[in-house]
Amino acid sequence: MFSQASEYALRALTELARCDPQEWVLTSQLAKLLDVPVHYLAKVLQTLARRGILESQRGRQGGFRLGMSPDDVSAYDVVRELDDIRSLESCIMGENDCSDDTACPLHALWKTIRDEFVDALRNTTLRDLADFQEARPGSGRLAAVKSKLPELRRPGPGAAASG
Amino acid sequence: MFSQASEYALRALTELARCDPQEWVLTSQLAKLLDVPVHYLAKVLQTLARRGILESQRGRQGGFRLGMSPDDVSAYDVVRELDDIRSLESCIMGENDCSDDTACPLHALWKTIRDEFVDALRNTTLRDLADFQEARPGSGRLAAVKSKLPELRRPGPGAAASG
DNA sequence: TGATAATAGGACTTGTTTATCCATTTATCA
DNA sequence: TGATAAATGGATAAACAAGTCCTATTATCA
Repeated sequence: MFSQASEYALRALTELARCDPQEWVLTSQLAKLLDVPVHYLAKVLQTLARRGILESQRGRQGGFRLGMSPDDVSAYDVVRELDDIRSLESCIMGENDCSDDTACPLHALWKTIRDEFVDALRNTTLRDLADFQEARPGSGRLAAVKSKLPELRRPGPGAAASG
Repeated sequence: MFSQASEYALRALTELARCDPQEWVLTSQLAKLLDVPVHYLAKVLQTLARRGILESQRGRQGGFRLGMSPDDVSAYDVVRELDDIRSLESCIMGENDCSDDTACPLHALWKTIRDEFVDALRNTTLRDLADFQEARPGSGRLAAVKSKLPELRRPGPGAAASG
């Protein structure tokens, strides 16, 4: 249904919506948690950062975090940035002149389904996705990934303990 | 939504369901009517012929015609031959372990929409598509294409008039 | 100030879909 | 029997998505 890019984006943003909104999260941590190609995920995150859905910080202590409130970003907003979502609007039989007026044989059916789908995506926020994931048994967490990657763990400012 | 191949197939089969089931129709006639690439359409039709949805006849007076009753072929049957329709069954967020038991945040939504869509495709026959198209104002007909392509027009056996 | 760790961005590879072209096979017609 | 018209099948190209790799840029830390 969605492109790989959109799938990765939805999953990454869901995880970012689950953790401290101030915290910078590494691409490598997200890739590890989601089990997706790290370089490709990086491209996706960069695109989302250009669009304002994410903020990015270069250099040491850098990473990505949400650029907007998870209540203000819908699943539709995410997919729209990465997929040509207007293709959902076009004729499912590929006709050139298919509209409500001159409908192809599948137009009414497709319009019903598609509108239902798009409405649901518009009404589902990153907060919704994060809350669902939070309540899901056995769902991994970024914190767990970090504790399993000691070479990536960094003491926060003021934390002097070093094991 | 569907691949180009499926779109071409649905449209071509709809037209074939509108005309004499005994008549052999040329790829070039269908391509002209649908305004699609003739060679690519030919590949699609050949695939459908291998699957039994179409019959084909080589040589002069050859062409394609339905291999089954238009009442017995659903839109789902057509798309299944050309697209990997199982991708509709897989997780919309791309998760590996997403099922009714361990559902991703969009699972319930997607399952509802997808089932509704697939059921509708299963319950829509080529006859339905053809009937709709038949009642549609301004929908082209294969007969019209043939009369506009005199070089393709062939007298039927016993038809001697050539005026 | 230099080393390090991170994002940013471009070039490249790989695989699939879409599309084109050509030669082959097959059936009909004169 | 030969010419013609059609599907068949293979090779190839173009466009796109997915993924990899390398370098540049930027921020932090010692």
